[in-house]
Amino acid sequence: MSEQREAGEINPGGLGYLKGIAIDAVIFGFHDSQLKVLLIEYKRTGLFALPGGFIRELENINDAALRVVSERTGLDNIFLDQFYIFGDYSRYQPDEFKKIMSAGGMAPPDGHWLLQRFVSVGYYALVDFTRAKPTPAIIFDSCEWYDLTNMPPLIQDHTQIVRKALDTLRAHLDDKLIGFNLLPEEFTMGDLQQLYETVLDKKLLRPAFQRKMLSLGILERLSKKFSGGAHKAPYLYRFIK
Amino acid sequence: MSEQREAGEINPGGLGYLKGIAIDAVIFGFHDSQLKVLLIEYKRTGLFALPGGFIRELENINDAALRVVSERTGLDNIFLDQFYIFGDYSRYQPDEFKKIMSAGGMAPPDGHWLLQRFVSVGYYALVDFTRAKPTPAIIFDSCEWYDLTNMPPLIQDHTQIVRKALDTLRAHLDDKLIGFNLLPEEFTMGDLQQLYETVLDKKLLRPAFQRKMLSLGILERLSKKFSGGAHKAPYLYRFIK
DNA sequence: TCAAAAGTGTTTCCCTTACACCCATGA
DNA sequence: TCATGGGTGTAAGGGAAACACTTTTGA
Repeated sequence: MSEQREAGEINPGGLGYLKGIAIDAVIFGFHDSQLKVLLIEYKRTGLFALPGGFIRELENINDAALRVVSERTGLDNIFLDQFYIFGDYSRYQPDEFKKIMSAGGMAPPDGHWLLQRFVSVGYYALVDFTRAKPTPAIIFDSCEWYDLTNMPPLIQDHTQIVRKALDTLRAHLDDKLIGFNLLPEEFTMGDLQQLYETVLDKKLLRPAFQRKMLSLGILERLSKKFSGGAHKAPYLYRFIK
Repeated sequence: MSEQREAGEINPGGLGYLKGIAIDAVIFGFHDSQLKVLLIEYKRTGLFALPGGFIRELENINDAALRVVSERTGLDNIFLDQFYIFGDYSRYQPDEFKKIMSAGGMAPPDGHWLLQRFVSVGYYALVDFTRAKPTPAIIFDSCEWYDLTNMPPLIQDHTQIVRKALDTLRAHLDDKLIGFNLLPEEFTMGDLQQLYETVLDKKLLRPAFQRKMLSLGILERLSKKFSGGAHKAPYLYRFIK
């Protein structure tokens, strides 16, 4: 909910946004054999959270999610999927938000719309780490990549949201062939295998992996990549269609 | 949204319920080799819809969904799963609801909470047709089973919601082993195969199906079932754990 | 010429498919 | 004893797992 102050400042009554519904986005990236998650930090509070936002009154919620991810990464044409709606009453912890808002210079009255109960629609996005430009919503906040295995504690139930997003990613990786969205345009088979091994958290056999991927008929073989390493140069591949 | 008048009558301002969020439930049953869906009809309007409801202010949304399904079927211990949230702006068609409310004897003012934009959380439920007791929310409405292949037109985007629920059921049938929830406690292998064939809409080979199911180790073989038919009596099975 | 990593060949194994066959039941 | 559907046996086919092997690269 990185936009909460922004939305709050623009229209303190929450005008223009649907009330009671928020979007939380788990934005995955892949770099140095590590899965990364984009997190925002509310400065002066030490609180970390998933990027998020609200839905405009005339906006489709899927478009709102695209907008949120786009604003935080500077990218469009993003792979994005809804995976769960988090609606337990126990999520409702207004004190945490009061703290965030106070640190931002607002002294919200108790009935403020942002202090009401919210339901969150969880989306996960897969982006090309090399092209994403993490961008905070406002000047005092930060927006940065964190290793999935080394995240700070997050507000509310955001840690569980990340967990569930990862479960969904794992389940869909094979049968929806979405992993390519985490890689640059061109990549080696080794890159792809490392990605799979990282996401699934298990070693794969190279010959089997290569054959399986090639047999899918969705990879185009390009030129070779000479990395300078003392070994055979791997082919570069591109995802087709 | 079978409860809208109920909720509206109890508290015209929508007090006690979260605003802007509804639950729609696709309740599947299986009978006579047909997949059935539970639909409600708003009498005096000829409008059909999915059973639905709202979320109480202190209630988890998953519990609200359980409550809705429980109220319409008379069952508890129901298999229920969230599958999508429908949040396009184009869903917002207040005229249809005005008509429903007017037919129910209410003349809602334009700003009425039920005439605002709503986002729907879609759940699908799998119930034992033989035990379910379809129960309308209020006296003028009906609540009945319809063949999936022979449904009346539904309000709003409810037909697409059913479609997406069916897609989800198909995708999960094999890998989550949830089909048993559609059958009575005891069933024959033929019953189970018919269920699979109906849901997946394709013929399966009996030997392969039987071996696959038995190899899962989740079926307990009981006594034989003498149906009176002039053929070998099939075994009854029960789903274990 | 050597080590490191990429890529291919080949065998084995297992699960699914396909079909043949036997079994029990009531008319 | 016959038709009907239930259940098992068995052989063929296809894909994954495991491992051996060849190839290319820079030191």
